[in-house]
Amino acid sequence: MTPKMKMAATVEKTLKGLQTEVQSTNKMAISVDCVIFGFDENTLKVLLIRSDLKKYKGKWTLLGDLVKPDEDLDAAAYRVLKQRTGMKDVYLEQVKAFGEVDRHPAGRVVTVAYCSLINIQNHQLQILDNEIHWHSVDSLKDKELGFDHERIFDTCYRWLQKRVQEHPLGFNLLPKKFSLRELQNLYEAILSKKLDRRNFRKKFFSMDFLVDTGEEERDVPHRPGKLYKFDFEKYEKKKKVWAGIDF
Amino acid sequence: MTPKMKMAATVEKTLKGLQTEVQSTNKMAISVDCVIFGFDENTLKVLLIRSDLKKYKGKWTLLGDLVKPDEDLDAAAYRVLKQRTGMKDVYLEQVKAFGEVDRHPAGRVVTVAYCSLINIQNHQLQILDNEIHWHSVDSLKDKELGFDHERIFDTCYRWLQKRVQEHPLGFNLLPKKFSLRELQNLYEAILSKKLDRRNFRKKFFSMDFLVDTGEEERDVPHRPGKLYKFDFEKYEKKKKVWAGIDF
DNA sequence: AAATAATGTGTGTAATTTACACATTCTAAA
DNA sequence: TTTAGAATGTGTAAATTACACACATTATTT
Repeated sequence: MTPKMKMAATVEKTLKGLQTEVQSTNKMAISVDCVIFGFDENTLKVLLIRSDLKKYKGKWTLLGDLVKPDEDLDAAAYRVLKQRTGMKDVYLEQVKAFGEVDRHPAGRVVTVAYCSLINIQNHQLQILDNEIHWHSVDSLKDKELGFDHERIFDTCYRWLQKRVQEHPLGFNLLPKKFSLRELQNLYEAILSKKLDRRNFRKKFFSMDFLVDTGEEERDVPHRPGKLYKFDFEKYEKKKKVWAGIDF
Repeated sequence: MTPKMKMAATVEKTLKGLQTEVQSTNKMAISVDCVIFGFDENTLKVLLIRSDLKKYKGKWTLLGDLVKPDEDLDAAAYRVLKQRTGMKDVYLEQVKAFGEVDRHPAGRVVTVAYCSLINIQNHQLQILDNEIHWHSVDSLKDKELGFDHERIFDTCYRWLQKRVQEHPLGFNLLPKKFSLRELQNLYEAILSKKLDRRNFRKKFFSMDFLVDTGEEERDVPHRPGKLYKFDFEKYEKKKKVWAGIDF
């Protein structure tokens, strides 16, 4: 046995020891992973970072981090979001926990997936790390993500598709003022299907939380559409009436 | 530097490396808590155990346990269910993770809540621990649960109310063969509202996964109703057609 | 000035949900 | 044995909601 081999063996044993110790205390690492959606150029996008972990070197992964001992689960997700995008006060909601034993190559890590919707045009948004990039959701079909992030992403995307039909989340992806066409493009991108323009319009107006700003689109090569904004207060009132099943 | 020191340094370095990826200082306990529903005497019930923890001595709490290091999250929930009720092959689904820093008095414990639906009349069911009892869901309004289990229960109950209207889960709470009246009583108990008998019947028949067993109720003090069973195969086929958003 | 392209609006039809009543079958009591 | 009671089993009309669809308007560009 060469010294090198011996050392490797010791290292191996130490790692084993660490695992045993962790076992004895029943403690494990817990992380949050954020599926951060954005909407740009009529395309639904998701923010990914290139993994620096050996096993998944170069593969794209969700933005995540370990949860700190004195940090709420939600707070950890907010922290990741803030650190990575500079944004705060944005839509963020827990989707599901993923806890397979072997989901992480470096050891036992249970992760909690969050879904976030941000407005790409918001001036707050600044992505400092140049390993982080926007990817169109469509293009993910052809990409292999690191860890089990493909499954996590799929779960969150389907969750969003369902959720967006029951609650008005979409607005979080748009600028404060938006045209109905933009809103419809967004919904078509999320649901991945064409919608009837007239029925779409009717539906949203009947929900009665779109407010006409009096302004119109500018610099569009056609008749400009009216700009609306989402009235959160009205919505909150309605929500109570709806007896919303909401967790 | 002696070989031993060198080795130690390498071990140290390896651990550091590992820590950077999975910081051992960031580890914490993870538990599962099961909200186990049953249906008996036309009442929706939930299984609770009297806490033996000092702070919550005597208070009722959900059935839960720490997740073991070599155990999947789902497996841990199944284990709790099996150990406490003797039942296997039952409906169990993750609902949400709860991770407030101070939610557990004994230290940091992140818990993942599961919802389970079991048939109280199943012969498998055996509750050995005499600290475990069924409680009607209605009566929980007047009880103070230990930990944050009130919140967890509320979340799971609302989740169930919503879920049961989108997917046929209810059958898991009933015996294999059941009358439509029993089914309706169940739904009325879960949703906590009266339903129209004719429309209820129409709706379920139109979904086309109720099978007439040819048998009838026995020992009822009135005209006996037909007994039906739920056809899982038919349902599975339908589910695909529905393009079910299901995680 | 005309062509183009998108906005803005309304109506009829189909599908679904809701409300509602009466005859039937069994049990239990007279 | 008869009768009263109570729950099962079934159909239809009204109301609401979802869907399909067409044309006039307003701005831009040629």
